[in-house]
Amino acid sequence: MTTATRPDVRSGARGPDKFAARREELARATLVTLAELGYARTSLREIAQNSAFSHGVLHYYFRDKLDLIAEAVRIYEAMCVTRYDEAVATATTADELRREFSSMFVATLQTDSSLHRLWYDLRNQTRYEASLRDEVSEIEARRTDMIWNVVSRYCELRGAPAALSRELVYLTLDGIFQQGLDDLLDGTDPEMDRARTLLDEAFDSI
Amino acid sequence: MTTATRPDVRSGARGPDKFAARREELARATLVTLAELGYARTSLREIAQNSAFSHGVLHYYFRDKLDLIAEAVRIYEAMCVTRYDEAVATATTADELRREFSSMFVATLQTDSSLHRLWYDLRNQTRYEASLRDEVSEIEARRTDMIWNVVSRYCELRGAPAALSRELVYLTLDGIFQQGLDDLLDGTDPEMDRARTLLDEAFDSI
DNA sequence: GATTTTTCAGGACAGTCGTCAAGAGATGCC
DNA sequence: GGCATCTCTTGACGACTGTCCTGAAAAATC
Repeated sequence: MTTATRPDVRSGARGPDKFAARREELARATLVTLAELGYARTSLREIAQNSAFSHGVLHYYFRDKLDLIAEAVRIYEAMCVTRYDEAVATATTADELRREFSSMFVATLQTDSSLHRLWYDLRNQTRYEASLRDEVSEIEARRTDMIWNVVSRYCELRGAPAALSRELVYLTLDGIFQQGLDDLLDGTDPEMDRARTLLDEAFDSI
Repeated sequence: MTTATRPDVRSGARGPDKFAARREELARATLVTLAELGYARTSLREIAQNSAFSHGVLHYYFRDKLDLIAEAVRIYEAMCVTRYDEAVATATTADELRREFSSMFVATLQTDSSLHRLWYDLRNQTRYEASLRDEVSEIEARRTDMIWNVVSRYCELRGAPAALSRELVYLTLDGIFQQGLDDLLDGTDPEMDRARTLLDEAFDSI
């Protein structure tokens, strides 16, 4: 559905998916540009400059701009939702899980802040345009799962059931995440002390 | 600082502030347009169409587009932060305050959803551009105060201190607000049942 | 090696944007 | 009435956008 009209379906010789590979390459360049500039300021020419090609080629591999961006969002989705799985699997005590989660929480905020900024930008975008609504709410559902995995395992290790619902937990941690991102972006609190404190408080109340 | 270069300072004849009045009129038209279209899609010509004037006049009253938008944001700020004051003042029991707050919470979400959408859009905007950062964080501080006023009064009436910090309370309620807005905008849950449930849960955990 | 097909570059297009300038009305003052 | 100032409209400008088209380069096929 979302692929550009492939020049020839049989694809003849080797590499049935050279086409698909280049599509992904361009979608990755798109994701980089989106993270840097945000949705509204990302143009096709700018995307092309973050790739090895010229702007005209984008319409050879993608139907239109939205098709391209949707593909980039799919790549983002695949990247972003398995972050804490290992910590959940390996931690043996509640405190250990909590400490590991917190430090990864802060670390990804610092390392991939542009990407997380993009996430909130995209979610904001869907409030004005329905185009990416499905992709975005799919990602939100996965994020909720991801957080709940951590928290429910934390409660299991602790031996006490969670005091808060799955949705409220996600909402709260996401709020801390968002505010931590803001503190980072405007230079306040580059060490994320506030986010750490809030995170501790949130865990205590769970 | 932010006013356009006034044609004549002494202003000669009557009405020392006909100029200021028209500025506000245009800023209000800007706010309407922003709420409708969002920051990225709001153009000067569109703003002018939501007013009684043509697009050229905007540069007569405002230095540039940003000056105009900043003025609109100031109007928004003045509107948006006294919403629950009356409920705080008149409520005599904790349950009454809680009920009043919840119903106002839901009501403003339904009535002014475009305006609240704009707020999140603006906050998102400051993650890419520093221009409105001061105005936005001023508003965020006021929102935090507004929420804390309610919650601390609620705890006072209840006779027990708050279990959560001022910041975490704001973060959580704002998250519920945001998710309620999303439910409203994409047609899920137009009655805000989910938001009501989350709000109850949040109050219980305070 | 010749021919066909795939891949890519670059320019042209129609549209939109913020900004500015020239001038027409409107309004006040003498 | 005549003049000066304020207010507003209109049109133009350069820059930028997504899309499309033409043709060249590259690759695959025979």
